[in-house]
Amino acid sequence: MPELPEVETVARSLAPHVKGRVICGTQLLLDSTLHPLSLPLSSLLGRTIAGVSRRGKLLIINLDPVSSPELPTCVVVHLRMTGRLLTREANAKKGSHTRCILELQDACGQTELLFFDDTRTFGKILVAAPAILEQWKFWRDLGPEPFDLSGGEFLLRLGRKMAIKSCLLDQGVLAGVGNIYADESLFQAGIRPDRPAASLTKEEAAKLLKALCKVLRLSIKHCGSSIRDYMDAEGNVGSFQNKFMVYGRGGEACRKCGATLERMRLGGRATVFCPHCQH
DNA sequence: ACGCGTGCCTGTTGGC
DNA sequence: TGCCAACAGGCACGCG
Repeated sequence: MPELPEVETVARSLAPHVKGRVICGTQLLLDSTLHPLSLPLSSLLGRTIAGVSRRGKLLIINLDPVSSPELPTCVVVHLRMTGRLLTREANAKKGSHTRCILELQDACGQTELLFFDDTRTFGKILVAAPAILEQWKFWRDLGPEPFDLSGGEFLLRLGRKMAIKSCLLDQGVLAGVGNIYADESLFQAGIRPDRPAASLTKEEAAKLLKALCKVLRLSIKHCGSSIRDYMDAEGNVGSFQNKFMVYGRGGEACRKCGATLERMRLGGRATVFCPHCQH
């Protein structure tokens, strides 16, 4: 389940493989993979990749600038649950879950492939120009990056009746947090996931934001969490799953106090917390 | 406007 | 052992 640290890891591992390359071929193997607002994949032909960045859980392949505002400026990829971006040799065969392929040529004429594989087909690719991004509600409403957020602004954004965990998962509140890092950051901050968001004091909100940023940075350092499907653009897995304090550990002993970790469903999501450490 | 429930999708898991 | 329901979960959507 790629969240902010996993997408950041994919972006970093992908950049050296695609930067400066020209898109010389495209294949769409599953129509629904292309976002409804997307320009056709063929509009990428001949365009050079400037670099790779990230916004929340979105991976962004940036293109070299051109004069016409109608032409795409970037390719936005949402991996959702099982999406993968993988660099492959020119003669690599597509797999049964390959949904899209970009053929990339370097200055020497050498070709490399970029595969978008996605078992459960929830992932999306959006070939976008600025006007298209403005039309895209999800993009417009996307909250700030956790690392750019001040304590005051965070507290303001938590002024809701909903559970604090549901609030953290809301991409309009802040961008990039999914089920893993919501549970982990709430544990680190000692806050129960079912507390109404608006019930957090200024001090608790500050503690939670600090814990969240710390957990996200630590996970990036460990190249993300690989539960089942996640790997980076070179096929490497992350190791942060070995550091989980609560996620996926319901019924097991708390690593801090030894109490039995509790499971609950919150907004339809599996949630694990320590009834002793979190209040 | 907000908050909640449901559908999407397929591979894996666990209970009977 | 084999079958099948439950589960994984981010987001769009519809409802109250």
